[in-house]
Amino acid sequence: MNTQEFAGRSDPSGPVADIATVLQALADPVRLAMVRSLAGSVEPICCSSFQVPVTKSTLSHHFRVLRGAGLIEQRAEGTRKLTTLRRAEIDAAYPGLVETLVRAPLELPESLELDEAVRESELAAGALAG
Amino acid sequence: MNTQEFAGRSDPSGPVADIATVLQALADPVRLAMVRSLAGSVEPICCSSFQVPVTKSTLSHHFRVLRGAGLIEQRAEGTRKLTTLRRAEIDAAYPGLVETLVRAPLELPESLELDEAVRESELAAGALAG
DNA sequence: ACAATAGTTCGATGGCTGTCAAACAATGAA
DNA sequence: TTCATTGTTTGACAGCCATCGAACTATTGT
Repeated sequence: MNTQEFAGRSDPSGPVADIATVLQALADPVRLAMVRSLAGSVEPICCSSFQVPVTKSTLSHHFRVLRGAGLIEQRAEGTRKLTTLRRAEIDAAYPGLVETLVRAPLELPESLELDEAVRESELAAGALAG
Repeated sequence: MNTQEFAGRSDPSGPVADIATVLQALADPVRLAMVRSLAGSVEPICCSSFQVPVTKSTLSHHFRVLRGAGLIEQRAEGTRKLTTLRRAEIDAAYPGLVETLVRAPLELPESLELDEAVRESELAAGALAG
């Protein structure tokens, strides 16, 4: 469970990790916000569209952790890298988990706000769910 | 989210904490095993019956974190302290979460098995005694 | 009263990890 | 080619936190 050194896997096509690894990946506020944002939009999200208050290197680190837990997939498109939540695989491994994360009211610790598009999609998802 | 210093609350009668705090509380392998064990038995569990490979002070620390997240309740009975999972409250706040934790197959990092640890220690004790 | 049991609290500590800046790699545009 | 954009990697660092031992409190039993 070392997120600093190469955490197990770089290929995201494998299975979702064990529950302990998944929980640890979700335990960070920034990563939780990223996952919630990914779950809110069906379209893959570009890396730089995450409006989290961290540098790109830190963001890359968080992506690696999420990838290592088998929670996301990334596909290069030009210089960009589109990220998608592996919703089907996660739901198959841990039914209802993503749903719980999305539905949970979340107070952001450090104005961990996302951009307006993401917020709108979250609102849309909430409207659909509600 | 500081688990070292006094983490918010000592009274466990309040609501379950926000999802970020809950996830961080569950992210530790020892605490996850404790919660899974608590979820497995309807009866409250005595503190010393957790066969996790940590000292009692560390165990006390983990109980405080779980209490701070609103996941457990503790009630003194003589010198003992019985611990119960706040299953109803957790289910109300995050439906299906405990179910996910219980159902998830868990590989233990350091033979962190509860019932098996008991069996193994008994076997070891028997082997030593016999 | 005395000892034993059950937990808590307090310091200290080592390892983990989230964070950043800088350097690097890859791709697309001028 | 040259520059701009995007993201990764590396090294360093600070803070958090799981862990322990020791001292302490509280309750029960002898």
